[in-house]
Amino acid sequence: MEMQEANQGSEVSPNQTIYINNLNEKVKLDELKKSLNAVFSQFGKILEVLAFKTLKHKGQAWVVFESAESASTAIAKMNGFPFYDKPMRIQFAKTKSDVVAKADGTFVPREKRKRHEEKGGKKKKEQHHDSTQMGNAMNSAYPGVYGAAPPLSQVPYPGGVKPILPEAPAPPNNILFVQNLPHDTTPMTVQMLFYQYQGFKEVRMVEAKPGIAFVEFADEMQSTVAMQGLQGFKILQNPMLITYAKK
DNA sequence: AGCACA
Repeated sequence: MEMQEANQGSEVSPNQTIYINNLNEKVKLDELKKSLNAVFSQFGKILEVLAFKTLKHKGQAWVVFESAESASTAIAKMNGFPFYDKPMRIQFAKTKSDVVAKADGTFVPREKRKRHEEKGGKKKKEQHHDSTQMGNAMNSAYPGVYGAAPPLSQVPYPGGVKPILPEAPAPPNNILFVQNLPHDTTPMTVQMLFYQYQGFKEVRMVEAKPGIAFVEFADEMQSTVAMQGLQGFKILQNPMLITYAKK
């Protein structure tokens, strides 16, 4: 008799959605989704990122890609990668995501679970959607910013690229200055990109100054290698601009 | 550990 029971149980066919668990449950949902979105968008267009705070679904998330190829690349590249101090565990999702089914035409609305009765009376305005819909960002005139685009009159530099003030560039050193990040980029996202380079020490960001980050390396040789490797790398369509930090 | 679609 041969060994014919292949992988017991863990048989899930490749599809557009990845299921991630072992996520750090202390991270706020909103930040988590933004980080996931930014980190995984390098593998292809993302249709939706879903995560829930209920007990049964804490520490887990679904990232729906436009293509199954993106999903498998994401698994190959990111499974086990440290994310908020815990290695992500990534698989294909077991069932088709609603966004996908809707695009398919195969979507059948499931019956509403009557478990949670809504609080009557107060209808709160759904001003902020909880689920990160990438369609919005992609169609936005303001890449990298979720939700509705601000009126054009308020957008000083469509495309999000800030002008670089003409000043003497800082001489090479061990700290990098990263600009043109989408405004809601999290330190974790930046860390994930620089982590792979030898000598990486830390990322520093200031909430009051969105769009920039400082990335410290042990020495200037190492920061230079990272700079060359990641110069222009796109996070949500924004190419990173990396220079040496002024000290 | 836990596979949903606020």
